[in-house]
Amino acid sequence: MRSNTLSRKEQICVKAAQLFKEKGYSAVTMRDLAAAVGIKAASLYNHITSKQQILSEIILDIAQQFTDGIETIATQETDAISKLKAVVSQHITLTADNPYGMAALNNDWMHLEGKLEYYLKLRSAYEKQFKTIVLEGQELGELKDVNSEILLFSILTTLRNLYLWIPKKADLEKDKLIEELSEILLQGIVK
Amino acid sequence: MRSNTLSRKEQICVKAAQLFKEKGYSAVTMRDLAAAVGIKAASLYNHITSKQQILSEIILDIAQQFTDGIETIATQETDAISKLKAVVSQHITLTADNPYGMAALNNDWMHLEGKLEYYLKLRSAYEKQFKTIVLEGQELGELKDVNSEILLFSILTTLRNLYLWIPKKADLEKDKLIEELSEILLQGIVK
DNA sequence: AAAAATAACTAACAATTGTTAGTTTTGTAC
DNA sequence: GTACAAAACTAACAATTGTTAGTTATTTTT
Repeated sequence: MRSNTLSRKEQICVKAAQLFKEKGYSAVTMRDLAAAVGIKAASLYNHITSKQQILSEIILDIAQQFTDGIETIATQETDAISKLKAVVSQHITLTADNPYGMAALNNDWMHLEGKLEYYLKLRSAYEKQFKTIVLEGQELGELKDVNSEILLFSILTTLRNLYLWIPKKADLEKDKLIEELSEILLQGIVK
Repeated sequence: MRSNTLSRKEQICVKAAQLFKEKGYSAVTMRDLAAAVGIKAASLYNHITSKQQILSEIILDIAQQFTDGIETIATQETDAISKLKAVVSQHITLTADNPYGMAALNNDWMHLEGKLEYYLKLRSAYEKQFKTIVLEGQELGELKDVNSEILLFSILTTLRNLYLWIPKKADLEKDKLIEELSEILLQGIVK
């Protein structure tokens, strides 16, 4: 019995992410977290080294996945529209896997302290790749020549906030969502 | 000299909103806020009654404006597309007026405590009006028959997060932004 | 200029914070 | 069943929290 089951540390991080989503990092105390796990606050420190570390692990793990993922997508040899669909797909997949972590990524990154700089580097790298995909699509005439900053903001914001929406869908049909959301973001909603 | 200038209480609330945006409500201490205003923590209480109250005033003021505004838009006799443009316009206007307050509205509403229930009522009312506009637009064939939940989520999320983007634009041409963002949200980005 | 009101201050409070030290319980290996 | 490690516990710490009381300084009104 290796690990079909989560280690205690992983259990703690998962619960922490859930609590962070509800109230934000700063408002969650170690006693809150301990109670949610079913132990006393001091016992947490048999498994983790600090509250900070929990946050860092939650956020950097996901941020790394996103940055790695878009790197792969960006270097593929397809049109911009296919790449954008792949980005939508990645967001939906990673968010469905870990909606609570996504919440922390979105709302609590400013409390990273020691790891803040590294996080910002990952985020910049991600946004740069995203931007490149869009600009290439515009140059090749696949995408409309609208203000690229606004375009980027609009799509990226929707994708980054999927964590608010996806958990509400109990019976999530992922492939269908990818298609429908891509359609709305790319083709618009006016008939 | 009535009030071209802000009252001390208003100054405090404005500074509070700025700090809340940077670190979130829970991470901002009364001593932080006092220092930002240039006085001691205890002196704040000559002007406000509690930290809670500051948050409530910031959030409920804006929430009320949004709910009132969409009520007006929804009862106008025009097509759905014009109404949606009006909603975009309202979001851009209110966000440009008060980006820090919008941040608190988005991120710190869960700390409202006593006023939470009232806030949730305002938010529900807002979303209901928004939904009605979209559904009517679909019924009349003005809007595509895409999944309305996804459509609502996508547009509303973009609009709600404008506070992250608008302050970066020093020379904001509001009318232009309204046009360009409406175009992207309504017509899509694919040529 | 005196009086009154406003707004700042210092000092302190009780509660809560993340974390540590030291101890006891629990589970596993021999 | 004894030994060892893992993981829980109790108790406490120093720092920080929102807030109050009481006092002094500043501004406004008379």
